[in-house]
Amino acid sequence: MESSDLKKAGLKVTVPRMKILEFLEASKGNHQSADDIRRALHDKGEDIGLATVYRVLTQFEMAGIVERHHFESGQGKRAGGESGQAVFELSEKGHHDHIVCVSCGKVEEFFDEMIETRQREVAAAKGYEVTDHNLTLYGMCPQCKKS
Amino acid sequence: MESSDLKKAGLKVTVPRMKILEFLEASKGNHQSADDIRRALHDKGEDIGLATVYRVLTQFEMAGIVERHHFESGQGKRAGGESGQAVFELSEKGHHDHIVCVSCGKVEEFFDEMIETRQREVAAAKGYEVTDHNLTLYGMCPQCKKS
DNA sequence: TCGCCAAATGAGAGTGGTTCTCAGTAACAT
DNA sequence: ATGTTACTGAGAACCACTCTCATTTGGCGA
Repeated sequence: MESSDLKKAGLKVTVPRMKILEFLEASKGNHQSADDIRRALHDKGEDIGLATVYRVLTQFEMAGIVERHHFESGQGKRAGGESGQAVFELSEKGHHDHIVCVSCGKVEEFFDEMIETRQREVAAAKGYEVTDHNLTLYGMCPQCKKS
Repeated sequence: MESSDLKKAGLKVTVPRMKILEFLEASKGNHQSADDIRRALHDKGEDIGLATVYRVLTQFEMAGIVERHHFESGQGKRAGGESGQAVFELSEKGHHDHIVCVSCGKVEEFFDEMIETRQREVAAAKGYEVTDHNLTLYGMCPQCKKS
């Protein structure tokens, strides 16, 4: 993931875009909100406007460079409606789904071919062709179960 | 779904709550946003504050009477981030997942035991116990495919 | 290498959905 | 009937996000 990827996407290689990309790269495995990114870069001396962060993330999403997810609020997921903020991750590792701990908010990834296949079958049975899907499991992670 | 269900949930039986319940009952099969509900009741001569609609829906959700969903904006689900408004449905028909048409926004429901089981297995393999999940498929419905 | 200029940025205002506040109102036990 | 308490409605507040617009910057052509 480098400047050539930006050019390929028809985007100018600018400082904000590179910094965001670098940060996402460095925090691989952890999903980051727009403000997480802005704050982290600010702490490194890079002051990038929040509007820019959002703009750039949307462009990256359209270019297939990042993925956006809306998890139900980390702590507790039970009623209250807050859809919270979107989080982003570099989308290089191919498709995967997520499992979120309802207690500590930790997010892990998984991929299961059987589920993927079955989804297409279920949709086909109704005459649909799946273009995308969103599967998120919520539960207690091993650490939180112990305490 | 009647007044006794409200009492059971520890909620007073009030006019707004009954009207909302009745409307949800009448529109079974179609997911409704808070404002859809307010507007529909207004057109029937029942002026219920939007704040009340939200409050009541959240209470119903906590009582297990309704379910809340956040589908990606009906038209076109591709990048742009708008998570849109939440929609609600009576949750009597037991658990089910959704398939949303990316073209016309129609929502259908489905349930597949194989997927449900597999989800629990995948989670268990990571040491999690699933308490909840969200599975939404996006695709073209048969009607939209034709045109 | 120098400028040009479309594209990108940042600050702040605006937006849309949802929740909060609070004074007035209504349900239900007594 | 009446008191207590929960509920309601209007509007303000809130939050995540997008838009606007004046200023800056990347990168191509001379």
